[in-house]
Amino acid sequence: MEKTARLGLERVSRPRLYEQLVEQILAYIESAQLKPGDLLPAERDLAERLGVSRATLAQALVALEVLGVIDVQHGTGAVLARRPSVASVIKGLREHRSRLPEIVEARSTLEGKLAALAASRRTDEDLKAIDHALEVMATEISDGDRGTRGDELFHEAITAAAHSSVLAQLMAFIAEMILETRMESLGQPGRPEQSLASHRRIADAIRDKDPEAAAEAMLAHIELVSDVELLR
Amino acid sequence: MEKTARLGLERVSRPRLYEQLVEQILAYIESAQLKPGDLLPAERDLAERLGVSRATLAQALVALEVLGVIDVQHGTGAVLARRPSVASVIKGLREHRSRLPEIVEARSTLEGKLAALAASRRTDEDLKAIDHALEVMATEISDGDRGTRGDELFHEAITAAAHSSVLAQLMAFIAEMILETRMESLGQPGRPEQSLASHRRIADAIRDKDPEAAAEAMLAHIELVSDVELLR
DNA sequence: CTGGCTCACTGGACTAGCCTCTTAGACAGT
DNA sequence: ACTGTCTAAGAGGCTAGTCCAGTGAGCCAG
Repeated sequence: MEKTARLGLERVSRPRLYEQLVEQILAYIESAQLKPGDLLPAERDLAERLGVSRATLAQALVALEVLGVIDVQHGTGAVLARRPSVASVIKGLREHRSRLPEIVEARSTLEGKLAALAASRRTDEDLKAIDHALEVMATEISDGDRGTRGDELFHEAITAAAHSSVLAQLMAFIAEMILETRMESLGQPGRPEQSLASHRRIADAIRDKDPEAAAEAMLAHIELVSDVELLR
Repeated sequence: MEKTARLGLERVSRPRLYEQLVEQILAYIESAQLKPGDLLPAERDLAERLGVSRATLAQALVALEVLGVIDVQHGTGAVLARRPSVASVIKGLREHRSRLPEIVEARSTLEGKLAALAASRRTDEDLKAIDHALEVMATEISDGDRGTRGDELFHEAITAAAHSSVLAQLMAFIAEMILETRMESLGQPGRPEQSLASHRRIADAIRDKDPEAAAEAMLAHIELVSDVELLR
C-alpha cells in the first residue's frame, strides 16, 4: 500500500455487481415509498427485474442486511428495518460523500471526549504508548518526514487509553470515512513541528490526569490541523 | 413488530450460514496471526475447508467487505484491510456486547454535541418537528403510555436539526448497538413526566438558540434517564 | 367455531460451469 | 544480459438449475 499511496495512486477497485444492486435497491425503496416493515419483492422476482442471478442478488441482500437496511426472514421475505433513517443516511453519505467540515466536527467531538477520558483512565502502559508515539513522530520529523506514522500512533494510543470500545469503534468509523472520501490528508499534520508541539500539550495533560485540559488541547490541535488543511 | 416487541418477544432469526462463516473467518484471521495486506486462502480452498459452497462463502466475504475487514480483489484474492483494528473491535463488541456505561458515555458525548449544534443551526421547520415530538409524547403520557414514540421522535428531530450527516450516522450506529444488545429500554424514559420536563428544557434552549444551555440540558437528561435504568 | 392439514410461495444452500482478471514465468528479440 | 511479449495457471465474478426448509393462507373435517 505504502508505495502506491505515496504516489497518489490507488488500485482501481472494479465495480462489483452487488454494489450496484445495493444502490438500485436503495433507490427502489425510496421511489416506491416503502416504509419500515414493508416487504421487498421476492428474490426470484427481484433478480429477474434487475437482470441478475439469485446468487448475486443474495450478496446484495447480505450487504443491505449488514448495513442494517433490511432484515431477511426465511419463508417471509426481506423486510425493511424499523430504522429507515439508516438507509437514507447511508444514501446521503454515498451521494455527497460527507463534506470535510462535518467530518472535522465529528472528529473533534469524539477525540475531545477521548482525550478527556484518557486523562482520567490512562494506565502507565497507556502513557508509555503515547510517549512512544511522540518519539516516533519526533524521529520522523527530524528525518525530514512529515511524521504521519507517529501522528497515527498518537491518536491510536489516546483512543486506546480512553478505554471505551464503543467510542473507539465510532472513531474507526470516522477513520474509514476519511479514507473513503480520499481525504487521507485530514489525518495528517500540517506543519509537522507545530503539530508535534500540540501533541505534547495533549500528552502532558493526560500525564497530569487533567481531563479538561486534555480535551481543550485536543480541540485546539484538531482546529490547527484542520485549518491548515482547509487552506489548500 | 409492535406487538411482539411489547411482549418482549422477538422473532428468533434463524442463524444464517454466512454469519457463522464470518465468525469463523474472523477467528481464523486472529489465530493465523494475519496482518493487514495478507491474503485469505483462495475461495475454492476456503469453501472446501469450511465445508460450504463458494456461493455461500461469497456472501460471507461480502459481509466482511461491508464490515471493512477485507478488500476482495478480482484475480488476486481477499486481502485484509489496512485497519485490523476494525476487525478486532467488531469481534470485541460481539463478545462482550458493549456494556451499558460505555454506550451511555458515547451517547451523551454525541447527543450533547448534537443538541448544541441544533441550537445554533435549527430552522423553523426543525423547531416545529421538535415541538411536534413533545406534543406526541405529552399525549402518549396522558393516555397512560410511557411516551416512547414521542421520545424517539424527539431525539430524531434533534439529530435532524443539527444538520450533520456524519454525526447523524454515528448516532444511527449507536442506536443499532442499543437494539443489538437488547437494551432497548435505554432509549426510553424512566419516569415519563420527568423525562418530558427535561425534554422541554432542551427544546427551550434550542428555541433560544443557546448551544451551551442545550448541551447542558441534554447531558442532564441523559444522566437522569440512564440513572433510572441502571437501578433496575 | 376450532383444529389440523395442505400447498403455494418465500428464502437457504449447493453444484457445475464459464467468464474475466492478475500474475509469474517462459521465450523470444535487442 | 536486458527487456518486452506471450501464455497459462489460478484467482474471483456471475449464472443457471436444483433441491431443501420455513411460513402462512385457506380448506375441510370434527
